[in-house]
Amino acid sequence: MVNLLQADCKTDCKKAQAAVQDTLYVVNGKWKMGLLSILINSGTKRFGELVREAEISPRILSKELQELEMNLLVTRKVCDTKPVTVEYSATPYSKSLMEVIDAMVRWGTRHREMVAAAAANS
Amino acid sequence: MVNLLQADCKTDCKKAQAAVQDTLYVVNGKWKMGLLSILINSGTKRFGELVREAEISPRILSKELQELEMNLLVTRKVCDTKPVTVEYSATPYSKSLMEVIDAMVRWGTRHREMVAAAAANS
DNA sequence: CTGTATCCGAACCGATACTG
DNA sequence: CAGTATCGGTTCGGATACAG
Repeated sequence: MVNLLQADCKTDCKKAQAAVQDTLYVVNGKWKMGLLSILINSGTKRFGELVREAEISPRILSKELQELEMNLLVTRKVCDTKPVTVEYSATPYSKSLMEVIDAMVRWGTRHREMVAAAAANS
Repeated sequence: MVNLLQADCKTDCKKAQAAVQDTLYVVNGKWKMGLLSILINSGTKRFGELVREAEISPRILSKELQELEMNLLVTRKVCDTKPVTVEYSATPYSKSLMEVIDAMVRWGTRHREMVAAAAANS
C-alpha cells in the first residue's frame, strides 16, 4: 500500500500523487457527486428527469454525464421510443467509489466540527 | 457510519453530501495536495523555498497556503529575523487526511488500469 | 425529449512588478 | 524575504434558444 506521506517515497510518491490527481479529476465538476448519488440511490433516470431533479441546465448536465460515462461510472441507453428517450444508470463499477466517498464523508464531518471548535476558541 | 449510496437515507444523505463537498472544497486548488505532500514529507519550509520547489507563482502560493492554514492543515510561523522569514509546516491534524488520500490513491490507481483496459477493448 | 450552439459573467491561474 | 496589486488568458458554469 503506497503511502503518500512517507518520507522514503521517490517514484512511488509520484505515482501516488498522480493517482490522487486522477481521482480528483474524475470527481471534479459541480454536479458529479450529486448526479452519481441520485443515480445510485434512485436508479435509472432519463435526461429530463435529471434536469428537473438536480436543477441543472441541460448544457452542463450533458457535459457532466458524458464525463461520468467516459469514466465508466454511468451508462447511457437510448430507448427506441418516439420521440427518443435516454436512460442513464450508475454502473456496478461506480460502487467502487464508495471507499473514497466514505472516507470523504468521515473526514468532512469531523473537519466541520474541528473548524467550528477552532473558531469558538478565538 | 453514513452510507451515501444507501437508498434509505434522507437527512443523513444530505449531511453526507455536504461532508463530501466540504472535503472536496478543502482539497480543491491546483497545488494544495502537492504542497501538503512537500510539507509533510520534507518538514518545515520557508515561503521562498516553496516557490522554488513547487514552482508556483507567489500569488497562488500565498492564496493556497492561507486556505490550508484556515483549514488547520498548515501553520504559519513568523520568525524574528532580519529581514523577516516565515516558516510553514504541516500540522499533526493534517495527517488525518491520510485516510482520504489513501483511498484516493488506491481508487485512482485501479481506475487508471480500468480505463486503460476499457480502451483496449474498443 | 435529448441534446447542442451561443453568449455571458465569474472564478481560476500565471507572470510580472512592486511594497514593506 | 514575504507577500500583494495588477493585468491577461483560460476554464467553468448558467441562461436561453434552437435542432433533430
